[in-house]
Amino acid sequence: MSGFDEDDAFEGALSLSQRAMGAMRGAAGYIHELNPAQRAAVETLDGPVLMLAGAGTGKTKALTARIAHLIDTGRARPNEILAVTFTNKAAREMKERVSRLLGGGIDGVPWLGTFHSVCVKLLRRHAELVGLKPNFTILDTDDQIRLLKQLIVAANMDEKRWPARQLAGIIDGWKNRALTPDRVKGAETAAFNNRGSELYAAYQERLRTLNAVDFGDLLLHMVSIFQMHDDVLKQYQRWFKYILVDEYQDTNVAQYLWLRLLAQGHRNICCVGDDDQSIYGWRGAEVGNILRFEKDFPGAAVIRLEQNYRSTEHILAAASRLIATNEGRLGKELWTEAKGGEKVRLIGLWDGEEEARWIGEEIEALRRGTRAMGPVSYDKQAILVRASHQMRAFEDRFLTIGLPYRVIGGPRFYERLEIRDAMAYFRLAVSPDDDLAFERVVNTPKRGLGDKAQNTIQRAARENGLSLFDGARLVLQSGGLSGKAAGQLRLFVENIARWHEAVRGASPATATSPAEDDDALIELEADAVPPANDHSHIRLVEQILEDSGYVEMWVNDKTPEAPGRLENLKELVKALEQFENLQGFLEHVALIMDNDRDEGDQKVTIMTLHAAKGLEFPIVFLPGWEDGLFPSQRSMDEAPQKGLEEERRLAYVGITRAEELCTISFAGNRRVYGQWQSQLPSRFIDELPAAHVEVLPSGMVGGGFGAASAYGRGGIEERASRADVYASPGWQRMQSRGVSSQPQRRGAMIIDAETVAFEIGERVFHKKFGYGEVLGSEGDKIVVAFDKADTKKLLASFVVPADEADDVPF
DNA sequence: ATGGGGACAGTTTTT
DNA sequence: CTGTCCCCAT
Repeated sequence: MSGFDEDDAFEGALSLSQRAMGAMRGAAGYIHELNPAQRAAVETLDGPVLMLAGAGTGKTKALTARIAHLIDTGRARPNEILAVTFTNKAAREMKERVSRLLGGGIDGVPWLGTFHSVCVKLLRRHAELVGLKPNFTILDTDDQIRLLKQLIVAANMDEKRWPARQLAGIIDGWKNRALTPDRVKGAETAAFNNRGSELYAAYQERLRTLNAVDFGDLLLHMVSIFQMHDDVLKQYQRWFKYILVDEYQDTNVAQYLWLRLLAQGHRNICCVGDDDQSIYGWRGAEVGNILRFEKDFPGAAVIRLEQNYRSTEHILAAASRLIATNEGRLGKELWTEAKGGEKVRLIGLWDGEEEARWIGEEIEALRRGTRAMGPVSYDKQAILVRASHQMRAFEDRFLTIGLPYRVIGGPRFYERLEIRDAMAYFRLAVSPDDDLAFERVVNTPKRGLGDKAQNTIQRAARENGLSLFDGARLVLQSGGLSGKAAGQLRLFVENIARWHEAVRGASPATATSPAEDDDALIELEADAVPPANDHSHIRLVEQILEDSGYVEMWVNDKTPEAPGRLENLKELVKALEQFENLQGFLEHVALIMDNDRDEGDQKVTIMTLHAAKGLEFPIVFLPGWEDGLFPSQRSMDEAPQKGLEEERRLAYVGITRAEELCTISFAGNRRVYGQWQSQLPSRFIDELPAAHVEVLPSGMVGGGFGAASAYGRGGIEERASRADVYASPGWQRMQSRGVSSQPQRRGAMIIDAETVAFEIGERVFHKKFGYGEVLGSEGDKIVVAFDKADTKKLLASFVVPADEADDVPF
């Protein structure tokens, strides 16, 4: 069962008092709060519009004002407006803001939700057109992989050599591109040992029998329906007078097709996005969609939102200069009225631990208020990393020094083992025939129903065309199991039957009733008002968790996670209070998946750059700017040009999260999979404008200044930067050690390399690798053959002459 | 049926 | 150096 927000009702957002206020305020008060570009984006109502909205330019403000304006001017009734987002969070925010603007009193509710939630709603009405029943269940990745594994085994393939995970990736890729099994053509049929498309077809068939879909299917099925049933398509084309799309740069082919089909009616489609913030190419997003917009929708108005209200001029200049290196941009430059502020800071540290230590100290210093901006609390500071494994060094360090932090990311609430188990029990209570749920918990907690017993049940079910639940009953009747196992199974089956009765008793025949009349699109309203809540389902759920022995299992578990899991189960039950019945809850799991729970706590945020998109913090730290880590080696290997550009956009996203102060850092050494590796500073560092960057002295042993001083660029900027570098303590230290300065070329950029004057054959010492011999040099790097490690290329500033090894204090 | 140990891989993540 | 998955011994 998936956990996303199927319900995107606009419920309860509008009250009558708000309505009165709205009337008094006058129809379009909010319009006057917009800048000229935003205003154009709001008032250009007819035809296709592309709103190119840079980071921090008030995109949501414009988008929500546009919706309000459409309604206020009577261009469309609320429910004739379709607005799609990618995340529930974005959808929620838009709903809140639109209702605030309108102040209530509107007739109906816009279709505002994620691509997936809107598609669920539509697909439930037309499920039979793709061979499904309207009450289909939505599987998440876990279920998906378990199914695929079964199919791979059934196809006599070695599931080790051909992992289900990989097949899932391939199939997702196809679905992202709106390819049904019969449309997978050419070289792609060779995927997965030549069996890819065959397994894909089998998988789709299996989903159909289970009356289930995966996430990709939600869009894929809707696209298929629109393509094959013109009458259905025409209805929606007529119905949705205005379409709005958020984060258009993140759409994949299926979403693009879906939108294009729907927009062909009134042609009033407004797409909002930023090609410079397209960072999800690896999961099917096509930057091409936004780049091609004007071709796809001829006569489109393109409106650029470039005035930034978030960051200082230095931060914007750094971000702008960096992203300018990318080719194939629509072009856009952020500017701000705000002047002054601190430059982007750059520092090189010895290794990952040192980096964590330094950042920890900076955070404390900022909190104490040593800078001009005054004290900055923890919750205003964030560390944004490229890969989640980087978080560990910070967690370790912060735990030691007692610095409060919070990690965003990690497994979501609904993805946790105990929540999924509990959900499987609830699913069985609602529909005992849910085979995937049955399979999941038949032996959780351990009931002595292992492979053997489960195979017996499987066989009985398959041979008689029954669900596992009915198969189990059959096995019990025919005495196909030994005494102990039979007893346990009987208990399990009887429990399910009893829970099911209770569910049916509690909510008589109110099972999801999506089958409305397709011809009456007037009925195309958002969701109905829920009936009164008698909380009987809460007791039932508690009963289920008790009867099944599931709670007991965790109570008896002595592992350190157990208490947390029990805590989560309690939270799950608590979340149920907001729903009138179990079915409703199962459809709404997503509401509790928000993991920004303890927001408001005074904690430093640690998260990935991807997770940070759309957020902002006064203070931002960007650690790990090292080639191979960021930009990540893998992206560059997979698609050198494309991959590097996406990484650069990620860097752009990172810098533009900062309001006041942005600090970039890199380490010269890093432990990768237990091996010490020497790191080179990220090439992105060379792409920053020196005039807007302050190079901090690192205080590293041996200067350790690396590319921090090997940094700058041509023209006036260059001189300014070099002067800073010369004056810095790190530089002076190196001078005294016999370091020479020679500008070097790297690509098109001039680098003020401080080429360390080591000679070929000279003995040197490195903190992690020990002694070695210099084989050659290349710009600011040297090649060293270490006695006790491999030959490595590293920054000259990370080694010292062998006879100075004693001076290195560690 | 179950848990311990060996083999193995190892970005980014929403729905 | 982790964490995960699977196999095999109990």
